[in-house]
Amino acid sequence: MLSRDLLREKPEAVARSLADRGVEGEPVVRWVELDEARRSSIAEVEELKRRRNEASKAIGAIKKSGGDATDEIAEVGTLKSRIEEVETRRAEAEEELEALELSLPNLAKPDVPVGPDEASNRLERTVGEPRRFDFEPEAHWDLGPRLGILDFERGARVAGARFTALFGAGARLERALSQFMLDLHTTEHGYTEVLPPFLINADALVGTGQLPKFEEDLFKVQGTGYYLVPTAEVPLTNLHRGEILEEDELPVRYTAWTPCFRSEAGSYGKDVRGLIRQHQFQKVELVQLTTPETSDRALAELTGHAERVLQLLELPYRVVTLSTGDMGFGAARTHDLEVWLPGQQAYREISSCSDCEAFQARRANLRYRPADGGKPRFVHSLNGSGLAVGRTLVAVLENYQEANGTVTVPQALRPYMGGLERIGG
RNA sequence: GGAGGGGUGGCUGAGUGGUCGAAAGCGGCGGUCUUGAAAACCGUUGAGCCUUCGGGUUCCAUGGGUUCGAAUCCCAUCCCCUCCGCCA
Repeated sequence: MLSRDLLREKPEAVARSLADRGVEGEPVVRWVELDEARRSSIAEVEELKRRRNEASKAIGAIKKSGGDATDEIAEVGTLKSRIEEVETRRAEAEEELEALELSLPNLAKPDVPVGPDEASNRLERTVGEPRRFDFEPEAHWDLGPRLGILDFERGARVAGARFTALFGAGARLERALSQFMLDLHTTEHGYTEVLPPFLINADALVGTGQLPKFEEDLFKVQGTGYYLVPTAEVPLTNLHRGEILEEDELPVRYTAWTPCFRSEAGSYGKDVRGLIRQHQFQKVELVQLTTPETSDRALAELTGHAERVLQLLELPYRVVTLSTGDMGFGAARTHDLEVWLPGQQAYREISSCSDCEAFQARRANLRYRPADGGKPRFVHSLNGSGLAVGRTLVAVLENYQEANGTVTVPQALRPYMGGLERIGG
């Protein structure tokens, strides 16, 4: 949700900023109309309520002294019907206003590149050199099945398209990566490990912005109000929903390993081969709650925490800042990490790190009390993948493959693989 | 699944129809005392919304209802706890 104060004070600026994000029409104009309708009906209904409360008090006093309050009771009756009438108008304006507010994306920070899609993303830095192969590197969808560690056909048999089964060293590698990432973030980056529910309710999804707009991207459990978690960002960010934290509790830093479930509606024909785009994948997520003053720095740090994983695995990658047209709904600034995949001769997204400022905090009513004891303020929330485990597994397989068809286990992972140095062969 | 109990402010916990946004304690903040701190004592301390900035209004799990008037009575829903059954 955007700040109401900002919408009232600078509606034109908000409209321009939303246009950068591809929001069509005149939602801000409509917002201003609804806000005015809402406020005038509130003023009216509150004045009527004031008179009603006064009359009720008078009735109490009259009855206490044994008098006759017939006239006053009649007056309250009249006021009540008028209150009901105006209250209906207020509720209608409020409902449309809230629906509108929940549908508007966050505004991009001023330095975010403006553009319609990923072509406008800004390259920040490239880290590590893609390795030169003296043979034709295989894509993981060939390499994995050949080594018997990835099985797309059997995954499809028990579930369907976009599901995969991992066997032996493949399953172990997935687990090793997860453990490695969690250990890194908890012991070196100051995150508290959380194991959150994998089924979550609609309120949580509204809090982080997946609902009400992106319901079709989610799996919903039939006959219940639950959804399969699409990213640990949702449960982690919502853990403190509705709370007022103390400033000295900030920053809150949580990391969690969870499976992530996505319907991938609308991505027909995209990344149909391999592990890149699955209905279920595992991810280690990083979430921070900070003061407004520190979220910029926190995003840089959080991005660095995710990068550290790639550095320790010695995988080449680059960092891009997403353009206004490519950013997610709730983000004010997003850095994507893209890892080099030799099998595809391309950099592919492996982490997305975002500062949502107060956008999610407003939705989730997530505040903190300043140390000086002042009024509660909304926190800033940040999240990032640290990293998508399945895609990291792909990157390891493709970057560490050898001419003899085997895969070298990266040094950093060997303690988690029982000392295994090589997969296959 | 069956039976029962309960959801009140940052926390504990009173309050069963009117002046209750709500006792008391703890915690927080300010002060007295002290070289300093602790203790003690005094004062203060919820959040949202509207505002002509005087004030008004709403909130005691959530949503309805009864009543001139609801934290308090009724209904539904959600959540938590205890016991029984089942179960990893």
